[in-house]
Amino acid sequence: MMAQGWEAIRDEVKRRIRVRDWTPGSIIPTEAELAQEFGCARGTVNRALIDLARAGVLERRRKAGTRVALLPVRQAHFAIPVIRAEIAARGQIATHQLLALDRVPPPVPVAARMGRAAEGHLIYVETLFLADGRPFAHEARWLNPAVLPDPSPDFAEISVNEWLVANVALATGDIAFAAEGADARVAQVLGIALGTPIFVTERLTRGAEAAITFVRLSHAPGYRMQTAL
Amino acid sequence: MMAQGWEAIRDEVKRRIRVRDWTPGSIIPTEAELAQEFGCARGTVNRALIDLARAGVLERRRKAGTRVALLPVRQAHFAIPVIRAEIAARGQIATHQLLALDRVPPPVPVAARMGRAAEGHLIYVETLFLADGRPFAHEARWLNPAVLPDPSPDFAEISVNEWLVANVALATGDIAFAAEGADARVAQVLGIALGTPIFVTERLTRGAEAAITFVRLSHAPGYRMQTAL
DNA sequence: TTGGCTAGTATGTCTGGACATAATAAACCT
DNA sequence: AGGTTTATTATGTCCAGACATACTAGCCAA
Repeated sequence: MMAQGWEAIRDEVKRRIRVRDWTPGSIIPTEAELAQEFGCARGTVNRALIDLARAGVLERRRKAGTRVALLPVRQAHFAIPVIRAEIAARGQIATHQLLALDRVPPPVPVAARMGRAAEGHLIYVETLFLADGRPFAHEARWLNPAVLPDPSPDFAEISVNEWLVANVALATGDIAFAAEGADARVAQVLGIALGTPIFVTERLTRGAEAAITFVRLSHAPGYRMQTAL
Repeated sequence: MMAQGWEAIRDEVKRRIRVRDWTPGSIIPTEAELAQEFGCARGTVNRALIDLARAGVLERRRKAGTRVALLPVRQAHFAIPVIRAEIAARGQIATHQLLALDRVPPPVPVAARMGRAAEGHLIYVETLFLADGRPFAHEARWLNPAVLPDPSPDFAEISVNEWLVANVALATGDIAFAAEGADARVAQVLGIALGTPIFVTERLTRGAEAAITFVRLSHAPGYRMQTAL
């Protein structure tokens, strides 16, 4: 009658919380009791409850038992957009222009973020992404040359992004979002007025020893980052 | 010698991917083979691989096997900020002012988002949050009166937010972020110039039948939303 | 009262086995 | 050669049992 499996148990637990059968802060039956009620093994209940705990719906502690989270830590997760895919998802055609490719001493805020990697010169790549020929986002990227192989790849041929995803696996880093006014360069490239509110994404990618790359992405006006939760 | 458990297996798999022992797109050994290599049960390997698949590092298909993700779907997950907690985390003192509390016909963009719930009047609540006495964020909230109990709670006593988290469990919804220029009201309340770039969070919460509440949060200039990935 | 010890207990994890499911590869029949 | 059925196989899930681990609570002694 009821859909079987650990997902069914998870949904049933969620339902009981939603209808306030089990209220926030209260303790719920033990895994063994639930297993008996649902007529399954404890491992199956365990799997369901672990999933809900990771989602922030339940709080579990050994011996203390499992309780409904008092303040459900509502967490959203975003798929970090790959620009080309994001444009394609809108049914538009993605193109890009390489605006600059130099070796430069990094500006102070970038150097501060990249730490040791920014002691010498960095490779600076500036790209304009277009959707159906209209400016979509401006990307400024600083790349630590130490991560490149000896005969450096020809970034006129392969895009820096593509080289990175193909050659740097599983790096860590962090990402930040902010609202800023367009500076002179961004305003010019995106074709907007100076100071126009711009959604900015900044991403720092770290390798084992040093920072690999720092990206600053300025989206065209009207951009929204959205997700379900 | 090596830390035991499914997390150790997960980390070892990650390590092999990082050092390009297993390259993106290539297939990795089957669960049975890995179980034999690590000297554990298949279930243990399964748990480790499932975790990596959820993280977007691996792609798994029945019969086809498990392969390293070609384009690691880098995903960030944010804890949706509860303003008071966010201010407290900075070591500042959180206070708030109730600026407005009315029954109003919703403005068109809000009505469009809330659908059926917005056919009549909505409860409109406007709040200014302060950190150490300085404006931190301006919240405009529209609330579907149908979700309130018959003797409506006194929102002069308990904040709308607190009433909602205590009485509406596990609702779904969606959340969006954008950069906008401060309108007259926000500029006045936050004490900034008209058109100043503002980081805006919009959140829609849906109940079983209709929308429950729509919140528009305008953060003071300089706000950054940040997370590790 | 305070501090430390001890027993009990709920969750965390693992095992070795089993069957279900989906997708591929091989065999088969036009 | 081309399309269809069948066999194979890797993952998905489940079970029953076991031990590990961390936490609570109660007891006892200083």
